[in-house]
Amino acid sequence: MTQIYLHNTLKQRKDLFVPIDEKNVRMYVCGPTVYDKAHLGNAKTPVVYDVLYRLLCYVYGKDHVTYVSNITDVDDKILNKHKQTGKPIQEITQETYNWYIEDMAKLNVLSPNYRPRATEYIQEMIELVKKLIENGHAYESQGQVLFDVDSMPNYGYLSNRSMKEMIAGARVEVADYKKNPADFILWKPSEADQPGWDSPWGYGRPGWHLECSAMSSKLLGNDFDIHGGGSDLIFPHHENELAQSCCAYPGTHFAKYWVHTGMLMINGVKMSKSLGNFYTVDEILAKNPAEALRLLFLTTHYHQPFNFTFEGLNEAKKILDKFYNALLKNEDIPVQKAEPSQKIIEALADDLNTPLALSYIHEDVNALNKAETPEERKTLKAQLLADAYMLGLLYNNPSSWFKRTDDDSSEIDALVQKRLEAKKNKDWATADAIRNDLKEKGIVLEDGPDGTTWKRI
RNA sequence: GGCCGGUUGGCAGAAUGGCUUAUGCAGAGGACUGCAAAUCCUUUUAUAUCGGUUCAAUUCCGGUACCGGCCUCCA
Repeated sequence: MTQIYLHNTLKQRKDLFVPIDEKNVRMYVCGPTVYDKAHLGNAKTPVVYDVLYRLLCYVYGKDHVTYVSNITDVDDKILNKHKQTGKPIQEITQETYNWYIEDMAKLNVLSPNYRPRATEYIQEMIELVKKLIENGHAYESQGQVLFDVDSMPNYGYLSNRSMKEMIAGARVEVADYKKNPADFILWKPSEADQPGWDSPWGYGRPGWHLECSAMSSKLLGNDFDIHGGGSDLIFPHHENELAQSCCAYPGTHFAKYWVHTGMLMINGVKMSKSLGNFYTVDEILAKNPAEALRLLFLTTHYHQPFNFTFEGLNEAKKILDKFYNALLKNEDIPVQKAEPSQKIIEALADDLNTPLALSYIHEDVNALNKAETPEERKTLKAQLLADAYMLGLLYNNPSSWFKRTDDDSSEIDALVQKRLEAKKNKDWATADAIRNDLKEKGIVLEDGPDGTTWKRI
């Protein structure tokens, strides 16, 4: 069986992945808060875990992997959106959820086994808080329930920070209802016009971290294999999830492997609305193929910061043009089932080395382009597609890759026909004029042994 | 201030204690083509800096500089 290595934040190094139960490999990845359209960073993380999910399915079998990615649909950001727009909360969350699912589909992200919503697990969260109070890890103060960090001697071990440092940071919210400034909210009261649920502590709503503890426990158990998310979540979100879960269920360890993806930057700086370099997935995909964005995400190792540039996106598109050219030339060859090559698997098993894996896809494409016999083509095409599947690439139809839905084929075909006439008469001036006119419209003509074909580049 | 990560050719981006250090884009030359495009062949260019360990370091260790992230909501 393939040995998978993953960078484990708990150990701050690469770690051999040994599932708790290889018949039931379990992964939980923090999903979006549904208050606004997904931005590029929101898309990069699920693409990365999609590759990991594909790898786990390959190694352990699809039926032996459970992948959970949550939807946060109760949060103050949603509340703020409601205040700003006047739109009902339900509408905001549902609409944003739908956009997110559309984006994920375009990026060829496989559906997780579960996409639980926080609001569907309120009872579980209340139970969790009760347990924490019972176990002496939480206390009520001025209508809120807080986690008592002093009750957990090793609090801070995931993010590798000590209480001293956190207080020295002096940016921790100091509030008189907290015993320790680092204590965080488990449950807080809601106004009558705010979303809330009845609880032993009155009408209120959960703190941010609670849902992941409750949902992962319910869907995956108290101990599971992989917990993922962006590296910005390590503290405080994941640290606090870990604290809640371990303290609520003594003797359990929560996630065994913590995997974090590097942040996305735009032209070398952090993406932020105030800097004006903020891009939603939606607006990028309006003008660029989703597959190019997906490929671009995979050109950098997931653990590194990822620098988004439009040059990079164009380069990704050109690479796909090359890949689809090879497939287009072999469109008549029937698709054969094949296993992914060992080197692709090895690259991915080594802490998801997608850049190295991509270099093997290039090798596959080069080999296919050089293939001479139909048998060779058949084998190499199958190999390419099987390898690309592991990265979730080459899922488009090769001929539609080079066309646009609004292209008027008959008009272009007529021009091609006209040019063929000119060529027959050796009227090169007319022939070239037609070629150049089309080129200006982004259409490239290719003269081959079987006639002329056109592509949109 | 604390904690983390990074610095590889014109650009993107892997890998590695020694051997010809990937892969892609761009550039150069060639084949093919009426000309192109696509494809194929050939090819130029790199390991921030200073020390240490070592027979040997881009790779290991330490210092310095610079960049980024987190410490507050964030994928």
